[in-house]
Amino acid sequence: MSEKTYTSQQEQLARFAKAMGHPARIAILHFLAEQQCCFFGDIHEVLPIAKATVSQHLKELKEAGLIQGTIEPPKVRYCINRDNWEAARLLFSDFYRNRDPRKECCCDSGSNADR
Amino acid sequence: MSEKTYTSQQEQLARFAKAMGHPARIAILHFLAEQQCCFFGDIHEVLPIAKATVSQHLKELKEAGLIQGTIEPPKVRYCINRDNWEAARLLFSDFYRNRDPRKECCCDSGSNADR
DNA sequence: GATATTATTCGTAATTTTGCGAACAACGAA
DNA sequence: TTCGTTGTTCGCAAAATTACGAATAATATC
Repeated sequence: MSEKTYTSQQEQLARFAKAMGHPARIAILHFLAEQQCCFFGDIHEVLPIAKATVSQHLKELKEAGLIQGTIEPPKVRYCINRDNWEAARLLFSDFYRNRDPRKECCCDSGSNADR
Repeated sequence: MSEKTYTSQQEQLARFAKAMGHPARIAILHFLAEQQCCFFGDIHEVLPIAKATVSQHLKELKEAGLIQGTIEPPKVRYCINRDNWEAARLLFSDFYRNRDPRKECCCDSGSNADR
């Protein structure tokens, strides 16, 4: 409590979320999750951005651990990183897990403001 | 297919994810989800950042729709926006829904590269 | 009215993100 | 070797993000 820092779980969740924080990257992940996997060109073909930009987004997704790429000359095959995908799935589902449902969010019993 | 744009679902998911893309904001959401709701000061007290920065993060979360704030002079009470929280939960759980589990990610049957 | 409390807004700075075209690298084929 | 194909990297610009202290607003209390 006196430390005031973030837990590594929070950091990890934020990292995954940040990687997902752009429509192009969501579209890429979507596409990959459906296709099992595919080549760079297939991904580029589906997106409204230049290939340099696609490459950058792929790099970020790779660094976040959500995807992986293997060179298959002259192409590069990308696919979901299943392990980290599962890890992300767990973190998100845990995060959004339904809390105890005393529905009334706030402003009903004004007694939990004890600092 | 010739349009090459993002679906509104993809945009919405990216918006939620982006809002979650910082440890401080994850921590805020975490805190709010546990407390039902609480005051600005309570949130600030828990985070390792200046109040101006906390305010900024809260603003972003509000703009993403994940939280809401009500003024209760001289304080401001924040809480989760249940509706959008549920919407986000659904989007994320749908996104990470387990796909049909032909485990072998790629590189096994090299025939889906038909562009 | 003056004062204290609470939170937002302003102004600023440093860093990161997003995007593109051009140049480059790596490889197979002619 | 020379080409053509495929992706990545480089260099750059514009915009957004992150962070802070100081100033401000809004309200309750003295």
